[in-house]
Amino acid sequence: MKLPEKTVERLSEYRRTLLDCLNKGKTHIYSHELARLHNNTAVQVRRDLMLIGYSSMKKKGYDAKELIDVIGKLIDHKNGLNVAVIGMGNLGRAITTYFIGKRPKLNIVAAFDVDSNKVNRVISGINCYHVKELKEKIKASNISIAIITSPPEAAASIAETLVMSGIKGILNFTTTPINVPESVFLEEFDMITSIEKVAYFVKDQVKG
Amino acid sequence: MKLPEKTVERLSEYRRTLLDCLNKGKTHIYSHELARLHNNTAVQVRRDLMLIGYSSMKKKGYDAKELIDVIGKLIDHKNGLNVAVIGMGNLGRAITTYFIGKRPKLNIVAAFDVDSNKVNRVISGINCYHVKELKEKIKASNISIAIITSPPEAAASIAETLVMSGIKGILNFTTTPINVPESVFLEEFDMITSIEKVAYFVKDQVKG
DNA sequence: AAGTGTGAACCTCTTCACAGCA
DNA sequence: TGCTGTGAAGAGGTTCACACTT
Repeated sequence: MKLPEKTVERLSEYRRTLLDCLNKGKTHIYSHELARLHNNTAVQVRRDLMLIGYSSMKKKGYDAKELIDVIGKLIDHKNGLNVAVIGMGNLGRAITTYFIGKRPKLNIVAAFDVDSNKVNRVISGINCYHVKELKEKIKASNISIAIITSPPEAAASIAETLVMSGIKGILNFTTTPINVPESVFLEEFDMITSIEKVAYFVKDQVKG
Repeated sequence: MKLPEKTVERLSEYRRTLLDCLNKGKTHIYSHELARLHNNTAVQVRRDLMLIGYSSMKKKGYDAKELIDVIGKLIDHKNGLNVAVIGMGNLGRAITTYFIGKRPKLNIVAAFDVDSNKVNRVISGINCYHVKELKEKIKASNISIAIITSPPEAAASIAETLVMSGIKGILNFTTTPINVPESVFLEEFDMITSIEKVAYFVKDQVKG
């Protein structure tokens, strides 16, 4: 099955909300409740669930436990996937700390940096290696996904190494856009752009 | 003029590339060059520039300096906009550090936290206040945009305070979705979702 | 020949409108 | 009545195809 990007994003978010619900002892949830918690519409929620072929018992809302399982079967990799974080500055540490233990099927198994104060230490709970060991470690530890949180100048060469090492997916938090072959899934997030975007649409409101 | 969201994002990115070009002494750039640097197509670049009504002198490529100005007139606020960062953990510090001095028309003028080791200190170059002073400072310093980098549990109440204080735009980096009235422009970025999205599309490739 | 500008087709995503079910 | 599931319409975004300029 080929799910739309936006639906995959929302499913990931729904799942966390559903886990929260279960923790609070709430076993069923209506589409409009889920919608309200995610700033979207009940129709959107139902459409997403329709796309994954999940169906409720009509009047009672969706069964949280069941739905969590269905989403997991779709978006998790069966035996999990290994992740590396490259660049253990504030951003790399923030992501690592946020992430650890949150998603059982995605394990951050290595960190990389060039700073000798970090290399061969444990940073934010993860073993940190020198960037020159990237290729070797990616192969040895079967790492599929890399998160680039290095200084922007380093991003291009890191990306090149990652591709040569057979990485499958890259999440680039750097302000430098990178180039990868078709076969590598690339997601880029540019903070400066996000802030400028907010500024633009704010300005717009000020005017109108 | 009402530009599409995606175009605004790309313009922000083009502008930084153009500044780089100028620094390297390159005064003109073709649509296909800009496209290659941004992983998109020449048509897309030309379409974006068409939307902002900018036109080259045909055969020579686009004038970097001119284009930077045109983009600036469209996406910058004339007298600049003030920004606050709420939560000075790793993520807040990362964003602040990345950002300082990069965009002359967007100034981070205050940081907020609850940790007494941070409050009333200068963190990453920014004055840090206690979150309980949020409302007061937002009004006093004419802050239009807030970046939430607090722990997820705190996001909802921070958002509420921000709205009450008359904030115009919010960038939420927390994994908790927040709710704001129509009049506030909200942009959310969820790291866990981004990583899960990459994992999903990687998995897809492994299968297919 | 090698670039730009753009109408129209296309694809993706969201919303409307409504039938069906408990 | 109050919810779910879904065809069809609509909005937003990208790409095609081609005329135009130097």
